[in-house]
Amino acid sequence: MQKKRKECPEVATCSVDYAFRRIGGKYKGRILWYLHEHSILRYGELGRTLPDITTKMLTQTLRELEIDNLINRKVYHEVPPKVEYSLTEVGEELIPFITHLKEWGDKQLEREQMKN
Amino acid sequence: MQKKRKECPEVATCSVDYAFRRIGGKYKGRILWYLHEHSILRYGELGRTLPDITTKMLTQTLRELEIDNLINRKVYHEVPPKVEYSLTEVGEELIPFITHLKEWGDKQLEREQMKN
DNA sequence: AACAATACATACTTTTTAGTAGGTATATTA
DNA sequence: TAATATACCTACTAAAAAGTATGTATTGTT
Repeated sequence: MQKKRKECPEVATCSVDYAFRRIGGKYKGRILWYLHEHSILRYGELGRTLPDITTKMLTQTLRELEIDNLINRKVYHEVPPKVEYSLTEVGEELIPFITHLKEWGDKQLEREQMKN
Repeated sequence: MQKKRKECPEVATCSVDYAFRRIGGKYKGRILWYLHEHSILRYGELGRTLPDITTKMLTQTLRELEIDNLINRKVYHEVPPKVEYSLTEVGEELIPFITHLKEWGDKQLEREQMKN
């Protein structure tokens, strides 16, 4: 007998779920963190900071973060183009949480080191 | 011209990435949160607490959390079977972070309410 | 006139994650 | 003896996320 799925609607009623949907992507946490560390980063700088990301995923992820109002996108109409990214206020509010998560991760990584 | 991907290895060197990999699943955050709220939950109770999860995903997610040492699994050899889940110490350490995230989510949900 | 620099866009494929549908085991109770 | 309760398992499919490859635009520089 299989579980009924109650069609949990688009509108997440659970705030934990809500939050995870916005920051759960493969690169979102890191992007937010680096933007916090550097205040402002250009598109290309971000790409170099995440050496494993492709331009497609970088652009796509930045767009999603922008739509969710976590980052600002400032375009300079120059040639060659220049676009700066930074955290919004709402995005900044996530930093204490990412900080905590990062500390946890650091500690875990250390523990894993010790095993070897 | 496309970005080179530097084959970011299995071993995440970035602790933000490391952490997100262990709690990034669709249901992981909520499971950890509910286990924190109730201290101990049985398999079926967890299922009822997450009305949108299937038994397959519930089992699978619990196994992953167990492997990552975030939850304990205690089996009672009875019939019908009884299995209790609870947070490990390491899992507990994630709670302040989930709490923060939850508060952020609550605030955002409120803000979105106001728009309507 | 070709090239560099920068920030993308897009079609398509692959991989990963999640969902469906069905099944198992066993002591207890009706 | 058949139903009940609980905690799973497994093969298969579908959907979502990520990756590959290639292309565009513009202006200053060589």
